[in-house]
Amino acid sequence: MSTATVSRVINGHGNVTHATRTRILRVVERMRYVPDSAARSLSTGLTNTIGVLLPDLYGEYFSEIIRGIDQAARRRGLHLLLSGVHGSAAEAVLAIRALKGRVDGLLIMSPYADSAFLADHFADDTPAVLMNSPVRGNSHSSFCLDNRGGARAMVRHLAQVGHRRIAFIAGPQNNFDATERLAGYCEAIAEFGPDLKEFVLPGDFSEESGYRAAQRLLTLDERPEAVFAANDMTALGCLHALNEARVAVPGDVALAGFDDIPLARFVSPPLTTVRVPMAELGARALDGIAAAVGAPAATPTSTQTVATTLVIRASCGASAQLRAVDELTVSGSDAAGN
Amino acid sequence: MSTATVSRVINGHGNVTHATRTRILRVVERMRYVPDSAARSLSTGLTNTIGVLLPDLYGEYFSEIIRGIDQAARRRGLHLLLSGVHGSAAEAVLAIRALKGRVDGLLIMSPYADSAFLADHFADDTPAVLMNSPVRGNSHSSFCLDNRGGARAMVRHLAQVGHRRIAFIAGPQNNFDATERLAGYCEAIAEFGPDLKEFVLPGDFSEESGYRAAQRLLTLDERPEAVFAANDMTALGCLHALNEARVAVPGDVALAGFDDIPLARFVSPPLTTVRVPMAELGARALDGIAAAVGAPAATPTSTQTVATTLVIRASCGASAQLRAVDELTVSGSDAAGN
DNA sequence: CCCCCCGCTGAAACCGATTACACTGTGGGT
DNA sequence: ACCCACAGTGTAATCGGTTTCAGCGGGGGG
Repeated sequence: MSTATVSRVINGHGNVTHATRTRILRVVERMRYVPDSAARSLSTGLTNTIGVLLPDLYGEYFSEIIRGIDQAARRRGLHLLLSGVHGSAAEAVLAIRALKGRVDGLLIMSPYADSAFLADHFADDTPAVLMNSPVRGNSHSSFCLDNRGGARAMVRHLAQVGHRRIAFIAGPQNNFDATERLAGYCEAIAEFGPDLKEFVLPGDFSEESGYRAAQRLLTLDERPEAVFAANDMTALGCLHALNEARVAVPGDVALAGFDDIPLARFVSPPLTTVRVPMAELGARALDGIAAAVGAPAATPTSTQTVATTLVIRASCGASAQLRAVDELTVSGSDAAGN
Repeated sequence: MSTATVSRVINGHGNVTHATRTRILRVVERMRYVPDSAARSLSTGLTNTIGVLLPDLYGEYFSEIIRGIDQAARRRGLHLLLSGVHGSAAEAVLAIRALKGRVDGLLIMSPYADSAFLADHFADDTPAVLMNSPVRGNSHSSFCLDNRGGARAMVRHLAQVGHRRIAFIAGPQNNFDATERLAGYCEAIAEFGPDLKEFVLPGDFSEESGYRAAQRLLTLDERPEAVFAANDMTALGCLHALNEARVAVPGDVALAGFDDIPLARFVSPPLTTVRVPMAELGARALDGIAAAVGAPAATPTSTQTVATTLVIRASCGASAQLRAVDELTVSGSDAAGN
């Protein structure tokens, strides 16, 4: 048997007698022959692998993205080459370079890697799709969470419940999610005209920063009626400080977060927040890059948005009727500890 | 310039004039030349990639493993090919086969993939290291959490605090962590002679199963003084049920979990538990496979144990003195195996 | 002055697959 | 009976690197 015939059998290209096919398959089985992917990649130019670049691999947020990507990839028979890029833009360039010949396409989430950046550094033919990244330049498709819409919805909800002085604890300044959430907050405040006023405190997504922001709020003459934190961990830090100061939530101050981390429904009071479907974002982004790999030219670049959902629990002071009934809460005597 | 010289420059093999080297480097820079990894792999037989097979990619547990693996891999300049294997042993075989030629080594965590299984299905020369898997056969190294030691330490602690009737809520029967934890519980109970008695309730690591187990405990004539759940989520379900029944924790019943998930310190009372250093497990396993890849023959197969740590908080009823301001941690592991 | 050795470079084999193309043999049409 | 079309198989080029080995030129020692 020649290598050509074996190759045809293995790849199911026709023109092989049934007899020889079975004979070859039997030998393949007996020898435990497995074709070498590297050689196959070299000759076909296909790797059936998607490179995934994330700024970090830690925590619920990325774990969920990876899960979504993995499920979608498995559905398509694609492999995943995973890489965390913690450092600078230079490191990102190196990381992407190192993937040349290893992957058919790239799924990128990084503060540095906007479309213009990619176009600058890679005359490459490797298609790429961005996740949750600023869109500058239009040579790449991108999928983003609707952070802005979610933040707007939250502010509208807080206003509807009756709160007027709504403060916002921001996230890190160079973080895309954080700036979008801030923008959404500002837009919604503006919608209400002179009735509502912006009030933004600095933060960095950490529990610690929420704690400090709350302490600062408590020193103000005119306390806000509601505090909207850029993410749940910040909101929890905030809650901790308010509990320590014996300020009732939501009695004295309403509180809201963003992300709907598992902790959110466990604290007391359960936290009103915005759910971000990270797994869906990952899955849709992978579908996007798979499509681009399949038909490089035919795929127009686009920016798609993944919807977020308002999750109303007790911490915002909405009446009980408004709140979902299926949320599990753990009754606790006092504050959640640190 | 010939391809040979370019290759020597890029790989830093000596014997190239400084003049030609700089000339080549300049051209490389200008053309944005990046060597094709597939071709390089084919000719060198090295991919600089480790395949990682996990039973699932969801949640804190795996997210931490991946983080540890990634950090260690980055340190060594290795890439990660990630794959979730949800299904049967057959699926695992397919997944491993598909990695032939793509990876230099395998990092495997799967209930099916013990060493004997691997030896059966792969006459392969690809080295592999197992994580948290039953060790049958000795052709592969493996790294395991000291689940057993952690469980023993917890039971000893509960006994030391004064509890005598200590119940255990088990995990899924086919889960390696779960069976090890159960074994540790039983061993520790046996240590205390007739003083303590085993009492095991079924569970499956879910919050729900903890809730049901607690409800069942409450119907007993002689309630346990302490409940040790096979993981934290189960303990939380348990706590929920106890709260509903107005049973004080730790006043009426002490409670302990396993894993030290982030939630554990947020609930009320904060949960006494066993911390499992998943990231460290991942990192050490990657170091192990990297060593095996580097020196295939020289690496003896071994089974190493990663220590777990007792984290004493309020839910177990330990006196305040025993607990630190933040939290007291006690080493809960025996020496690493051979 | 000749020769040898050594340092640098290039030509070509090789890794293990895919695939275009050549070849062989059979059956059917005229 | 002859030829052609076509299905089945094999040969060899190719992918893009690495690496062995040969060639070439220059400098130093005899």
